[in-house]
Amino acid sequence: MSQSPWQPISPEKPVRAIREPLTRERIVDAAMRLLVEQGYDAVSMRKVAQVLDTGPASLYAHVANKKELDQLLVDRAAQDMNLPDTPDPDRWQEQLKDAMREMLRVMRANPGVARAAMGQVPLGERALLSTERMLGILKAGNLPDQAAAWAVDLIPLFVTATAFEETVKGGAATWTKDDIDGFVAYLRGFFESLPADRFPLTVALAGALTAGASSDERFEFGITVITAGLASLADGN
Amino acid sequence: MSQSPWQPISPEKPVRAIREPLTRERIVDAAMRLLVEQGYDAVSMRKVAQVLDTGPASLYAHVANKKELDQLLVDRAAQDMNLPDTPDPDRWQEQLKDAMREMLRVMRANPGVARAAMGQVPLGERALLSTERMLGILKAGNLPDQAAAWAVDLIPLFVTATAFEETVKGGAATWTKDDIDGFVAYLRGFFESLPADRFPLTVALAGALTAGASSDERFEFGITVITAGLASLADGN
DNA sequence: ACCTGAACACCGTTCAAGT
DNA sequence: ACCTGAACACCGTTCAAGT
Repeated sequence: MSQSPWQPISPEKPVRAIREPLTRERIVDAAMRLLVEQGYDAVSMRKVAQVLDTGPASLYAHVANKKELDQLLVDRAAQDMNLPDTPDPDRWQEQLKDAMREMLRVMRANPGVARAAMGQVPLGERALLSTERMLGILKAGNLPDQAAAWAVDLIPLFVTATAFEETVKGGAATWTKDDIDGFVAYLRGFFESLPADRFPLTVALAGALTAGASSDERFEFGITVITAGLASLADGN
Repeated sequence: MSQSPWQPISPEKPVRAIREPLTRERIVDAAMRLLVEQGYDAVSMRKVAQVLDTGPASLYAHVANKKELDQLLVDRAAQDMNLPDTPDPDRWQEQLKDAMREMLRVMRANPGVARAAMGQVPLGERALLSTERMLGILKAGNLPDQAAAWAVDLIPLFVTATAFEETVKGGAATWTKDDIDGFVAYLRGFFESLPADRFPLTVALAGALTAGASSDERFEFGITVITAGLASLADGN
């Protein structure tokens, strides 16, 4: 069944036009681009497939389902996280706070990752490395094993929820500082206008309740509370 | 243009069969039933409409959109929350912990509410009352105004994220204790099998990392850390 | 082995038309 | 004023058929 010998070599195949084969990596690349540029809701199997110039069904040869794709995206983002690998017992609290700030920074740089991370145990290699580093800091702080273990659950929970809230409020579009200020002013007015007999504290604290929305003060408050709370659990305290 | 007098009174109108008019309340009732029985993903405008024996478009006369319906659901759940209205300076920390336990209880009793609550400012009347009560406890603990205000942001963030994680892991179906134990055993084995040179702490703490999944120990840890952290910010501390 | 088209069973929202 | 059917522009996933 060999071909006839005078069959001409096919001339100048349009090599560049041949489709690169799909791979897990190309799929995650495309999904990540969508995630960063258009937010979590833009990452659908269909849109990812479209970016790769194919149909949604083709993705399922490389990725089990949407949830697995979400996990891959979270792990891809974890790659960018730069956590200290030399814990210092003398300044573990500052290191822990820096680690939380770094987590938030990465989640902000990749809007949508927070939503993808919510409610999944991060088992990717990069994510596990972050956990390992965090455990190092906590053990440097003399936390008991069990406290350190639960803390590496609590900390990402807090940071992820913070980042998720931010992106939900923004949606895909990004609010300008003026938009936020406008909303804050509205909210403050709303609190102040509540019946003072039933909501005395809400009315009195209207200013405080709406403060720090456009800065990191709220987040800083959170990491201060958590760090102080953890420190109170350290051995020999 | 009056009707002719001998027009007979329409005999025995099938009164019971006349459709009750749609109202906000009926819509929320139906949505709440779906939410509790089938989880957050079952609450679609279409399914709610179907339960009410109409089409999805009919709902939009009473509810602005899906997001507003979510807010209404959260407020309906807040109704069930029983928070102390007489703050006691001597045991404010215990009251605060009880309040968090109560919040989690209600969210567990209404699976899906946590997902609906994520990332929205709770502005319903019932939800605002919970905030007011929480502020009362925190002020009884001598927290500065700003700390109390940010704390009533941090606390629901933590409780909601905890409840959300639980329901995500379960999905609509509920895991049995055996299912959880099986998953925990798998996870523990996974951590123990990691390369000990790169993940020494993760391997060593595999047991601690997977402990307390089927009980409230993790949540109790979280409320202990947050309460202790807040206490450290109290005036005259 | 990998990829594809087409289908299945869904979404939220809008709008002209009816009562 | 309220409700409706039908449409628009989407989802995730499956599966038989192709290469």
